Amino acid sequence: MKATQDIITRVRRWAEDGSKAERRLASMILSDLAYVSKATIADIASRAGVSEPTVTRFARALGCEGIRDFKYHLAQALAVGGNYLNPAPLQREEREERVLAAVCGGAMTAIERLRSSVGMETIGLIADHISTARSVLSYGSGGNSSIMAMELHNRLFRLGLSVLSHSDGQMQRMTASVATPETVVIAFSISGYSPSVVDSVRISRHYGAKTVAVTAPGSALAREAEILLPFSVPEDSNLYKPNSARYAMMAIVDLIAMTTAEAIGPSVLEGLRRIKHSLSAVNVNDPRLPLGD
Amino acid sequence: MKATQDIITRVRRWAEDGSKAERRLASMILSDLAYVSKATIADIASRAGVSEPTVTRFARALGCEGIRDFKYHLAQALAVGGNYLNPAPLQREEREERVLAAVCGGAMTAIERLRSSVGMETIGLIADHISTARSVLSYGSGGNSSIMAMELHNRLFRLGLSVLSHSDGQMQRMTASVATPETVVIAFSISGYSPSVVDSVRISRHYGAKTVAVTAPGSALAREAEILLPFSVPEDSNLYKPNSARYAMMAIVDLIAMTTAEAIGPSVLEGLRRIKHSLSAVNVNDPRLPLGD
DNA sequence: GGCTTTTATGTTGCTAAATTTCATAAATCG
DNA sequence: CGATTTATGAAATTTAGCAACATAAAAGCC
Repeated sequence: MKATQDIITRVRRWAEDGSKAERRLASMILSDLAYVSKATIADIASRAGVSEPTVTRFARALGCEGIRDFKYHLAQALAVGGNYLNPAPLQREEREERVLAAVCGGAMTAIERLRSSVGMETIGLIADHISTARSVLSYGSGGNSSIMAMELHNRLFRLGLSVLSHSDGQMQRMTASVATPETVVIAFSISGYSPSVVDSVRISRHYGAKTVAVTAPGSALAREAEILLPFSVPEDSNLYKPNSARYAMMAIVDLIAMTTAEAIGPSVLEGLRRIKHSLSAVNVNDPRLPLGD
Repeated sequence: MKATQDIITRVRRWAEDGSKAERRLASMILSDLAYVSKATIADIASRAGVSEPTVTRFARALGCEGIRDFKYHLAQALAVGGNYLNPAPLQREEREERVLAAVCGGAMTAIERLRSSVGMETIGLIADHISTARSVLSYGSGGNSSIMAMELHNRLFRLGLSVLSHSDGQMQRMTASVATPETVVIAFSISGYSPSVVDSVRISRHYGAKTVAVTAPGSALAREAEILLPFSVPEDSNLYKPNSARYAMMAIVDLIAMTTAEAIGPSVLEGLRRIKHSLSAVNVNDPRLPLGD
């Protein structure tokens, strides 16, 4: 099944565009994905108040072979998507629904757009560099980008890599000055004009480091770095509205980290296991707790 | 289904310890997980050279409810571990596709599930407290939670609020000690047992602060805080798996920030405008650029 | 507005899939 | 070496999913 879009996205689209029965069905599915992924067609149908063939047809319309195939894909989505909240679903006021739609809808759109536009070759290239580097420097400044730089740090050091992240401009410049050809520098900036980050990339490149920028194409930072992962934020003038670009950027970090993990190979598992082990001494002694809290 | 181990491991064990037919079946399953996860019981049985009831019994012996449940778990394992479980290493392109699907699909699903199950009353309550507080303290420790604490800080201070975030345990305890009834403390912890965070919540509550925890229900932190936004990460023994919980947590932060902004009202715009203004001197002078890079 | 055509949805009955029951073969044990 | 347990399969039963057909609603059209 060559899916251009994520299952959830497709269901969501039907929840808005579909016909009456389809909308009922789609929103019922979205409201309890876990249930649907295990229930029988009859249960699903009755719970959504539609007939069984409608359910089958719906699954087909989504590009699946039938209800079984649909549930298969749903199960896979859930495996990664996880279930983090206890069900507390009661119907909501319109105002709450609006906020939810703005935040979640924005986040989903951002990720979906990233998915369809990100260049995985570039990611692969970056991962190759990282996995063979002696050290990695991760730079960002300003709220969002600095957090992303930390996030990358957080993800990479678990792979046993030597990583540093800095949001302080002086620290960026200082660490960039001692870069070597075996250093990989990764710079995050939404605008692409954060002076310290641009400088640090220039400096480190001067000393032979591999430089990567996740930033707006055409910006100063984009011009300075060797590898560019273009990241542009569509303007939205609503100041209240959260900037959902961060979700896309986090997904980029995830992609880089995961691809790097695969590039390194199974040996990373040992490092992960050790971290997990060390944490279990601090926290309650439960080996299942997530890495790094 | 109480699974202490992941499905694949359990199958492996049966491939060694089981009886003759079970060994045949188990090793056939391991040799082609993808096939088994979609095939019918009849196909599986004939391909392994055993009878259909044997297959059902096998699934039960593994702790599943039946062949359907077994295939469900297999699908989930494949969604995540597909890359290294595959006997034949995948082509580069296909591997990239998988990573992309895992990261983006996981993120989408996590956000969708949050959307359908988050308790907006609690969010509203938290926002009310924040919007009327004199100061807000945001605590987290360990990679993920500390980043979320910072993220909240980053989002709230733009609303003109007095916020601090700390991931350093000593700073957490120190700042908690000077909390007042007009302080709101927000603590992030996935496990709910990060000692400094738990302590700080207890200390600040002792001084009359309003305390909020975004953490696993039932944990030490959950018991300590007045308001609990339950957030639990399901156990999964798969270390390669990208952790999409962060997307859900980030969405929670977004929801809190946005609801708070609405609770405060239009006066926040002035603060936003000023920040934007101050940035435009540093960055390129483009008013459309996102706040804070 | 009333007619036809199209589209959406539901009802019925059939087919295939999974599971239980029961029978038989193999292994284990005294 | 028979008795008893355990492992496995065949047949019957139950259940799930689906296709074909039927009906209702909607959209055109005169």
